[in-house]
Parts: sequence; structure tokens; C-alpha cells
Amino acid sequence: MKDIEAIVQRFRDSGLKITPQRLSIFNLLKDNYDHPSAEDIYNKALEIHPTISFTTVYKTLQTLRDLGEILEINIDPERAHYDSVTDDHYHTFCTRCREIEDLMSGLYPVQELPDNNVVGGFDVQSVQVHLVGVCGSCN
Amino acid sequence: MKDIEAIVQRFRDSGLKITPQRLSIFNLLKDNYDHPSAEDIYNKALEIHPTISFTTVYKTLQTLRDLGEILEINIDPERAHYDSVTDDHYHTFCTRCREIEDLMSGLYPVQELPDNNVVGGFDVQSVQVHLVGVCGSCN
DNA sequence: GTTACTGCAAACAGTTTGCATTACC
DNA sequence: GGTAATGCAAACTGTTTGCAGTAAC
Repeated sequence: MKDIEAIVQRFRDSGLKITPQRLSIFNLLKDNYDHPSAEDIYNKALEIHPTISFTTVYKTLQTLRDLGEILEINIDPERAHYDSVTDDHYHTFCTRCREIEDLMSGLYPVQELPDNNVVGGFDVQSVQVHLVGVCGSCN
Repeated sequence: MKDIEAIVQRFRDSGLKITPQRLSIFNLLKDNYDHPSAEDIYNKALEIHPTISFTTVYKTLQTLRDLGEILEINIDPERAHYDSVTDDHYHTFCTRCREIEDLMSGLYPVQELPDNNVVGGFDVQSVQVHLVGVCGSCN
């Protein structure tokens, strides 16, 4: 995810409006290295905008995802999580505490894709590597 | 997933009963190299048992998953899919047709885990590698 | 002033459960 | 006969939508 000014510019360029609610969400995501669910973000946003609705948070997350500014992570079957770091990296998912964490690169190196991003006829848009198990804190 | 007799034995050994409905589900899974959702399996089962309920299919899938005989794949945010092949292998997920397919081993080789299955303090129970994109047929 | 956003309330879809009846062993 | 499975109906949870009022530009 770009820095706030760049995001604001990108929204304006796309004919999207900048509201205080949206700005708060941008800031929450920017400072966040967890992998929050929509509801996590909503709860934090409530502290700043006590009247903000879940719908607004949800729709803003969708917009950011569609613009490619954040990633939606689908590893927790119970809910989607979001990641403001869009560079290639992988995740661990703890089935006890449901926390998603970044996997230090180097700890689990994965094959490079070919230059055209095609593997066996399949056009790869993203590679998701999830190590599912139990994290250090839950052990 | 083991062959049918072994599954039947495993169920009996665990105090679980063998019903015609369950046997049909075992057979559907055994012959299946797709990655069906619970509803897919339910629809096929209906052709054999016109009165079978979704609940029965659902609960049997849970039991099989808990026994480790099938895997639940969480890559499609809209629904869980199941895989009767429990050996290590990876998947492609087409965002257009929502088909999950096996990734030929060799096309995208992945790092081996250390012997103790621990990566950076995280105790790995399974590794899920998903190539998300557009499949050959949808291109 | 025009266009898009907010927030409410309700719809939606997949998943999960409680419970009476039925079937397995 | 005792125990577990089936199947119905309803609850549940996260996600998504329609729409009237409001705010950005």
C-alpha cells in the first residue's frame, strides 16, 4: 500500500471522494502490520469515528482491494483478513489463535515463477503460500 | 484417502457406524479427482439417495476431515472444497470458473520442511500453496 | 449542483446446531 | 437394546445489497 498522499491522489484521479472515514481507514491500514479482518478495522475505526458503520469500512476495503492497494487473504475459513503489504511474501496461520503472521523471507523460500507467469497453461496472478499450524505463542 | 474397506474398518474401530449414505459418500470421494464443495457432493449423492440430506453429507465430510482422510481446502472465499488426495501437493484456483486443480509436481517445486516441521518457531501442520489466477480453459 | 459516500436495515449464502425419529450393530 | 446417524428446520456468522439522506468537490 502506497503512502497516504499517494492513495488520496489515486482516489481523486479515479473520481472517488476522500472522506474523513476513508482517511481514518487508510491510516489504520498504513500503521498496521497485523492482518486484520474487516471487523477488526471497524472496531478500531469506531474509536475515531464513533458513528462509522461497518458498511463503510467494508466498502472501502473492497475499493482498496480492487485498486490493488491491499490484499485479501483467504486462509481463515471463518473470515477474510487484509494485508497492506502487497509485495510477495507468505503467511503462517495459527489454528488456535487464528493469527496470521508474515513469514520471514528466507525461512521458507519458494520457487520463482517463469517470466510470463504461466505454469502448465495456468496464468498465475498471485501465489499464496500458507503454513498452517500452531504458532510459537500457542505452543 | 484410504480405500473403502480401510475407511469402513477405521469407522468401525472408532465406534462410528456404516450407513448406506456414508458408503455412497465414500465412493463419491474415492472416484473423484475434482475438488468438490459440500454441495457438489450432496448433489451427486442425491442421484443415489434421493432422500439424503445436506446435513448428513456435511457431517460425514467433517468426520472424514477430522480423521484426516480428506483435506478441506480454503482458497475459495465463497465455500470450502474437499480433496481426497491427502499427500502433499498444491493447487491452482481459477477466479473465473472457481475450479481448483492439482498442480503437477515438478511444475512448481516447493521447499522441503525441516524434519521437525518447525519454521521460525511455528509448528507446521500443513503447507498450502495456491496459484491463484486464470486457468487454461478460461483464457 | 452533481455525483459519490454513508449508514441503516434487511437480504443473502454457506455453515452449523438441536432434536425427534430411524437405523446400525 | 443401546448408541449413533439421519434429516428437518431453524439459528448463526460473515458478507453483500438497496436505498434515503448527506457530504465531497
